[in-house]
Amino acid sequence: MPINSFENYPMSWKPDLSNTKPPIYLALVRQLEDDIKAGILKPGTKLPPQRELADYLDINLSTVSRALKICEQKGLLSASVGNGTYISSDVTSDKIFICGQENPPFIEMGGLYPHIEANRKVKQYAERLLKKPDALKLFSYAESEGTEIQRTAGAAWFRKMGLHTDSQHIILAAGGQNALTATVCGLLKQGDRIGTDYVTYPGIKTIAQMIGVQLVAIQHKDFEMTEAGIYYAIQNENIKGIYVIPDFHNPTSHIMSLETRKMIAQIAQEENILIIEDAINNLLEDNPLPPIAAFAPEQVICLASLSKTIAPGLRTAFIYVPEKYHCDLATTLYNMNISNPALLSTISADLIINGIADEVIMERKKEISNRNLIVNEILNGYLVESKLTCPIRYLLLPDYFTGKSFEICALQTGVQVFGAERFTVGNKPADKTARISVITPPTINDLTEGLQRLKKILS
Amino acid sequence: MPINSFENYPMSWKPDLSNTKPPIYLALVRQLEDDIKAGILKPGTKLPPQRELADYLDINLSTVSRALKICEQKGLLSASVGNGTYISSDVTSDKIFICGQENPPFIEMGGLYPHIEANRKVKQYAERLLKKPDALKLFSYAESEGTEIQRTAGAAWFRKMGLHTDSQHIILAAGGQNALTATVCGLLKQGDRIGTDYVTYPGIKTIAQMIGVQLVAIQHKDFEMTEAGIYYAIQNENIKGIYVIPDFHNPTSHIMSLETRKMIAQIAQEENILIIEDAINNLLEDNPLPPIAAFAPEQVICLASLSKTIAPGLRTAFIYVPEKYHCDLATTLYNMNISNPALLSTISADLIINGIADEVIMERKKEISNRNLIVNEILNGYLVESKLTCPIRYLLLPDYFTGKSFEICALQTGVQVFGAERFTVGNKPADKTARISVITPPTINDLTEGLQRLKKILS
DNA sequence: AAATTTGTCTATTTACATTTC
DNA sequence: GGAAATGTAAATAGACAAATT
Repeated sequence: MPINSFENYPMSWKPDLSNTKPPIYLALVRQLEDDIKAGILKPGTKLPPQRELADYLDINLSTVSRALKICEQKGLLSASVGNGTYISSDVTSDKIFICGQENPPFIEMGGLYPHIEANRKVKQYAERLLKKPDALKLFSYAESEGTEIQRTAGAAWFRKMGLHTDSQHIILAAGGQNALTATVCGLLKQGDRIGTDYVTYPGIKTIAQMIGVQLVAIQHKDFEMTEAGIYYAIQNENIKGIYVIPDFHNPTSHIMSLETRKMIAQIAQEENILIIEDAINNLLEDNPLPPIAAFAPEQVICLASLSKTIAPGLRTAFIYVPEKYHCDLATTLYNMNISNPALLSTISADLIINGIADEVIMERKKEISNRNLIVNEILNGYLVESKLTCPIRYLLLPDYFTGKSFEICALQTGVQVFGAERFTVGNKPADKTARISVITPPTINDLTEGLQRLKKILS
Repeated sequence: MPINSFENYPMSWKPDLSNTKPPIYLALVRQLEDDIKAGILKPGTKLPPQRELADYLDINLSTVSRALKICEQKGLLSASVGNGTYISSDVTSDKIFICGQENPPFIEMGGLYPHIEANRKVKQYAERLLKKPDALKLFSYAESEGTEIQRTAGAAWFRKMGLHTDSQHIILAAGGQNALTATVCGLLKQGDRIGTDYVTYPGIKTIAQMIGVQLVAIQHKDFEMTEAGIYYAIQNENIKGIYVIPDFHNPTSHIMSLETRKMIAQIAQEENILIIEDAINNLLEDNPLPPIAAFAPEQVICLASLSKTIAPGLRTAFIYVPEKYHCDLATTLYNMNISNPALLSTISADLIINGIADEVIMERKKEISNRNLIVNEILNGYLVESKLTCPIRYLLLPDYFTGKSFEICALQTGVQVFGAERFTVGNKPADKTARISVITPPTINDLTEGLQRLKKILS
């Protein structure tokens, strides 16, 4: 029994281990999970210091520490020395975004599903390709990293973005998320930490959680990571790398400045840390800035998916990978996929080589621009400013909304949007913001209707 | 300093930590890795007891234990109570099989790449499909788990195998390896153990290693796991599941008996362990036995890839998944792939529904049978017996060969085969055997030539 | 600026269970 | 069948370093 009675202390969490079976540390983990599920522990709650918990439970400090470490790896909390332990701010938000559901019972402006009409040229090329004499091999195994021709097309794709490289540095993957998963699984291990923006693409969160990698929110200013923040995370949080989305950041729609790109490249080189650069939206910009990889080609893994620019159904992503990471990444992709679909890789590469890809991008940009004009008109005053070709927009909500409450409210009126809670990293309370997809509603009418419903809630 | 001098003791490993920097446990891990790489520690070597090492190094037992545990998770060794610690038997063998290399400089009989001519009907159907009015959506995102129609086709596929189920229990994946990776990543965690045959599909080894799952070789008799062996592994090795390949086992070509299938099903139910059943070859058999899943539908995840039966380029696998594992598996697949390629999933499902799949299987079986007649004739006396439709054959080598030495020797004469070392699990010395692929040589001539070269080495 | 708070990490102690002899 | 050998696992101790006050 503890010597002091804690009954009158104001402890934010009083786990009860009396009816649990050993080992103690696992019982404590279970208790924490249950209390989060039961709503007893809320996002952002500061837990008592580990020593205090140990004292209260009459167990050793290290036992508490061990339990909390496991919870941290599960993404339930984040802890830092001197500062304390806090429940993660996204523990109560959904992490799966149903994909491509047909005929949803609402106007979908949550998930990002590009406009179907722009697939036409891709389809037409597929038909031509199948008529070629050696088409049979399109249904056999493909080379695991992609053929020389496909990797050369990938290099050309990166060249459009401003990254000059060659086929040796390119690997194909089955889509952007597949590429990201392979990168994280192949180059990081359980317990490693990587820095991210304080709101970021949820896909990186689910992957990190899956393999026990911690995400650390890096200090930011005006939607960009600060130099001091990055140095801090390197020195004090021991991060192995940084995940960034420089172009049309998800969810904020921000485009990272050239200075910050160079700054991150510089630090990456000096400190030898890995940059995972998600350049999925780069070519949707009119005059895209070069990716960070262009300034630190030895440190940056740069991911370029064709899903948002050409067609999602191609399931093709090109990965720019520096020599030193090549083997690990290729091995991991081999383990996950064996190979990419030859048919789709071939279509993707050919479209780039024969110039059709450029035409498709042009069409997509045109369509998105038209839509953004409408968005700007209807939601004027609630939007984070953005270029016209940005596929998402970021809403700044009135004070009395949280992202989550707005999301619920919007769904009541038949519009799906995603509140900031889905994107948060770490334990700071989420911003009062929400992301809307400009590209997803099938028709302009659907888009307009959706926007007007949102407007009604807002004003 | 240790009190006793060990200089005269016959210790099989004398790590030297004098020039290493702390932490001790990591230094010891590094030393072991280096000594394996340098050839100082050979596969199968028994290390000194942990207590002896601790004494010799003058460190605590737990420190040694911690270091060796890490090495075990890396797949470098395996340890068991009372028995000791042994270097894994496959530490020096290659784990990546280059895939679909064009024009290899040898006759490829290592990797399994199905015959290209049988892709014709698949290609023809793809052309028809693209002409349909709603073909544009084949290039958009697909539903993550597959559409209702696709999952129904999956259920029909399993029905052919003798497993009666419905679309609710089916999930699509991007090929067999993708399905296996998702299963292991989604349902197991670092440190978990699963049982396998003492030689098995190398894909499970690389995945297990990637996420730190241990493989435990289960006692066998006549190419099948024994009941006692499974119980032993459950009770003493604490395995969470078993990975099996009942049909045309890889690499032994063995077909598991009906009794053993039922026995495994029974144990799985009684002991509540997970069975991962790789049914990739089931429909290549003439009268296939039902999969284990048919006898324990709540315990078995059954994987059915179309790669070997229809066409590898479809990158389609169907997963039969019991209710209780459905959510975890679906989430993991979503994390890895977002969705499967709509075009390929649709082709796969349609081929099954319209019966073309059956025709393709028939063609493939015919081709394999023709080839096996030739194999039987040329390598008579060195083969493990097998049904004529088996895509691989297992060679029993003369005593003076190891699998690895035969592999090297074969490559010298221009034939790639895979020695048993690539398939071994655990620390027992590998059998003197090798696997050859019947299906890979592009023409009958290539096959004959390859077989004759092997024959020459053997006799 | 120094003292205190707080989480992290390695190594150690101790108990235990199985296998081998 | 009992004793010795051997690996496993939880809990604890202690030193450390960063952050806060």
